[in-house]
Amino acid sequence: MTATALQQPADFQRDLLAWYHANRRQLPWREEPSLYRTVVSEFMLQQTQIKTALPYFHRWMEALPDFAALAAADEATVLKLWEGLGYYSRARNLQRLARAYVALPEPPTTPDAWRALPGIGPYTSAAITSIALGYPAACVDGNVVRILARLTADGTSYRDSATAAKAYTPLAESVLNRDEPGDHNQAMMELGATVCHRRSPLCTICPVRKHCAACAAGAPEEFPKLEPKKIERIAITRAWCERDGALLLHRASAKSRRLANLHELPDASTLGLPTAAVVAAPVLAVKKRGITRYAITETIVRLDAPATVDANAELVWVPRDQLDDVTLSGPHRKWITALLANT
DNA sequence: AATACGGGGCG
DNA sequence: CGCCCAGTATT
Repeated sequence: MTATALQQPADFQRDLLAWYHANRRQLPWREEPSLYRTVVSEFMLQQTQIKTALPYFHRWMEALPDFAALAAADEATVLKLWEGLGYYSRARNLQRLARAYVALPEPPTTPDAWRALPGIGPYTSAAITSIALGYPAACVDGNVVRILARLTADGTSYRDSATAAKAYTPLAESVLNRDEPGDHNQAMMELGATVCHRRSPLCTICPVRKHCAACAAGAPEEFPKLEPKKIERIAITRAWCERDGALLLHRASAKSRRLANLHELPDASTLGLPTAAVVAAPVLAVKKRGITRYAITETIVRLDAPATVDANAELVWVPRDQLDDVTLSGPHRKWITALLANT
């Protein structure tokens, strides 16, 4: 069984938009909109909730107010502004986008043209062109999938969110209000974020309840059906090495697939020490974190760095009083700060 | 500790 | 299409 069209799309659009106009949250990129602010906000809101992104957005706009400033900035400045938001390739892609954008003869106007820029996929191209340019493209993010699955009580099981988004795109396009695509898209996502929650949705106050098959059936939480993702457990031993008031950090190369140009405590297994020395090292902390499909346990141990680390270009000694100048992953920033305060 | 939220890149 | 990116906040 697959999702079917809505019975009264025009009524749905009207009810949704009326609710949005009365209930939209005041957000900086809505109150003072621009193409650049839309682009930056959409990058920050990939994988990140609004509340988390807000302080970063303000700081970013102050430092890099337009495409030209972003294009001209040092990558280190960009990463530092992003520190703590995670998924750092977003920041690198955003700057790559700015550099490509300022080199264009004129701004792209269609989703396909935006899609060709770094960091822009189906969702973000629709968001930018509809919100900033009034182009009639439907956004399909997790919120929209959830709403559409419930409206149609679509019991199809999808293997992951990307597959579901693709499957719902035709329906999303058919429901789109082509006169006000930006507000329509924002209304869908706003409804998903504030009313049509994954768990315990607020059906009693839902403006489109009368269009919703899942609500009528009394089982909104059953939709959408997504297969549970399997989590892999990983254990890493991290080395805490100090020498002459400096801390040893691993700086991933610019080409690294993850954490490019970011710093973390080194993986102890890369220091060339005998396994026995690592195993016997005093444990300073045991930390757990989750990321995408991994559950990672990181054990931080105190070690004496061998002289060979000085020949490794990715290992750098950072004086304690200069740690604020480098960009660390969010968790490592927190752990290092705490461990330094402890000693 | 468990739950909730969540797009794009790349081969 | 399948796998990977190396997360924050709340309860």
